[in-house]
Amino acid sequence: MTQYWLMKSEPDECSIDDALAAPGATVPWTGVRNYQARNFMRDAMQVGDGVLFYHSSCAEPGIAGIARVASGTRPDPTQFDPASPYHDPKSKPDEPRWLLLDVQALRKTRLLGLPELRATPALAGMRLLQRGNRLSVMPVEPAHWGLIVDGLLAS
DNA sequence: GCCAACGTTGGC
DNA sequence: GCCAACGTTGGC
Repeated sequence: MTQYWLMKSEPDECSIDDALAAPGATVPWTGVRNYQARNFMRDAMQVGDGVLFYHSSCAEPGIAGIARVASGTRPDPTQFDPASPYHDPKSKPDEPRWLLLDVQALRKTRLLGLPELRATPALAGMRLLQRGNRLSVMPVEPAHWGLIVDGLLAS
């Protein structure tokens, strides 16, 4: 069964355009440093799952594209790189704490911003819209996926 | 195991 | 830059 996810990326670091321009339109989803988000990647996400590509911490936060999970997890190399902002000195190479997986961008969409998402009553239950939400990787209910991808973002 | 202090996220 | 919300750390 295909599942659906939302993954946040700061467009300054990797925008949907950056992802589409990468070889194979595929990027390693580096920098996840939250256990719940890591566990979703490790325990639940499957190759082929749908991904809403979300731009966060920017002028216009919102859904910017559609992607898919393109690999299983492997250790995130940035955790061992002292020069990386994602360096984790407590993580040991023989027992990596942080994982990543590959994400393949499929298409850019119009920017579906937070105000519009919030103005859509059927999406009120989305985890993204719950107050205090800080997860960078989170599940999306199939009904919400359908409403967004086949509804709001359908051309 | 509790919980205060601290750090981070992320919208505004 | 502000600040609410939340996660993590570490002393006890």
